Amino acid sequence: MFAQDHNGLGAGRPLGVPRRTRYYVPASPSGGAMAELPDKRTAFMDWYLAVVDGANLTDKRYPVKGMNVWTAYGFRARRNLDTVLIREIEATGSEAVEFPTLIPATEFAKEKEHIKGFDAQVYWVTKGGLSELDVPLVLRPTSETAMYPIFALWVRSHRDLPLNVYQIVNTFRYETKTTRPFLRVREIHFFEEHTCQANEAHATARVESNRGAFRKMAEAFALPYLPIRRPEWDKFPGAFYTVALDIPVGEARTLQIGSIHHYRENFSRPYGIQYEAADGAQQFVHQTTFGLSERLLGAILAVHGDQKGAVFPTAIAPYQVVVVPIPGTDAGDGPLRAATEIAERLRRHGVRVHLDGGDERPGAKYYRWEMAGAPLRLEVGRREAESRSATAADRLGRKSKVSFDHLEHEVGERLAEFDRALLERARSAFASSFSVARSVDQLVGSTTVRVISWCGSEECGHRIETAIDGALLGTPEEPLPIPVGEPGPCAVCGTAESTRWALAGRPL
RNA sequence: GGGACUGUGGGGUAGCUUGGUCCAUCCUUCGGGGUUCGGGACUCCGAGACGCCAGUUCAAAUCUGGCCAGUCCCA
Repeated sequence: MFAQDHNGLGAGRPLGVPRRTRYYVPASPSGGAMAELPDKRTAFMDWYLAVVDGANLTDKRYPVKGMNVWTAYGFRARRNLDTVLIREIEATGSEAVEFPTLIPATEFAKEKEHIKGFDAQVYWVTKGGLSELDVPLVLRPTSETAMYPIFALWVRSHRDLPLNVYQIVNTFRYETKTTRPFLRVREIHFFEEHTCQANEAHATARVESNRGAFRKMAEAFALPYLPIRRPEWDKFPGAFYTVALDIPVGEARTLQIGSIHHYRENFSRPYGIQYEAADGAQQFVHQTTFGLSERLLGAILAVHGDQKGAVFPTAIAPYQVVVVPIPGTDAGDGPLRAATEIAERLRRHGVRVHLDGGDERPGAKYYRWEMAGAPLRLEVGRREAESRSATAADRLGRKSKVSFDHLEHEVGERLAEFDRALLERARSAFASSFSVARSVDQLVGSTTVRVISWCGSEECGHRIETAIDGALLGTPEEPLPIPVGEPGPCAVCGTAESTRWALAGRPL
């Protein structure tokens, strides 16, 4: 499994990497990397699927709809994503826990709204071996109903509060619509924080804290987004209110990449989660949740990718730096030696680096790693080996030299600069993804997410949804990326009272 | 839930209308050899498929029925 070396030079296992390149670098199972990508703008979904395939992030051939295999390369990306989530949520005082996958039907049924929202899409376990189960079990679609009976035991006194815990587990939803890798799957790699707070104000504060944590996560992903308060009819089943984290993708399409919910006492009452307050009174806790998934990975691909393939921010990139030696007949073993040296030094420095010593031609490797989204490529040929400086090419196409003498420092700078430029590019695309609609007519055929003045009534909301053939996403919780001024009268009914800006788009 | 369409090597396809010329075409992929290596190399050898079951027929990738899987549209 492990290489002595790639080319009969050197000794040992320079990077501890498998010898057979294709097991872990993005050689698409379908050979998709060779094909021209569909146009991202006009054929977004075709493009997206081709990129996922070309970068070899999952293997879609698993014989269950909506359940894909994480490849070694894709798993690295996922793990890096999780690392960011864990770092930021734990910074806000949350502890990792893990609850079981199966939930008794009796517990699942306790909160009416919640059930109604989920029972059409749960998987049931009805048999144990050969016998029918007395109480059927639900494969968790989310974990409220698994956790809350236990929270009721954990929370006794105000001294037990707040209870802030999260878990990263797989959840299951029987999707009937077309499934798509990362964006809509039936086995979801799910991050969920659940908290219990002493009162509504503390729960509201926890929602704010989650928003702060997500701001930092999104920074690591170089993802501009907008927190949006969902309308009543579109909030999470059982929630008091829902703040969704949305991004625009493609033309007028939107993607919910996360959500934060305030439950008030909606779950603590049916599940009996109460505590004795300092004054001796029994109180129900106020709860919050914060959910994210591998959709984030899909969002990163959707937002940053281009006509050459995936583009990963350095925090997520399976390999931040790829070193490509350029052999050549007259070059001897100099290039490979030099490439090995710098790869090893970067690895020791904590950089995720891959030495691509395969016997493809250098050009083929460039295309492959561009498709795979590696932020920085270091080329080492005879010239570089002799001058002890590598040619650096970042995934945005910028080339420079890095000297071996200051390798770690200069590579660090290039990576940081890459993230900055990536964020800037994403921000400018983000800003141009919104525009104001002055009337319902202006929603039709929109190529951007629409900002529209709304009175807040459900009736007007549905009129807006019909016009855009999509959803009223809700009201933004942060300033919009475009200047909009004050909202005018409701674009539907014309009332001037208590109007606010709302966003309308077509969820992917 | 209703309707339409589609299933051919690991991936993408040709062949299907009009059954035989198909032990199935081409590209890619995969294994091996040689020459190569500064932006997708070339060459030689080799491997790999008709979704499943039944039927019609001298003969089925091709026609019929059922099943399974998938895609799209409507509710």
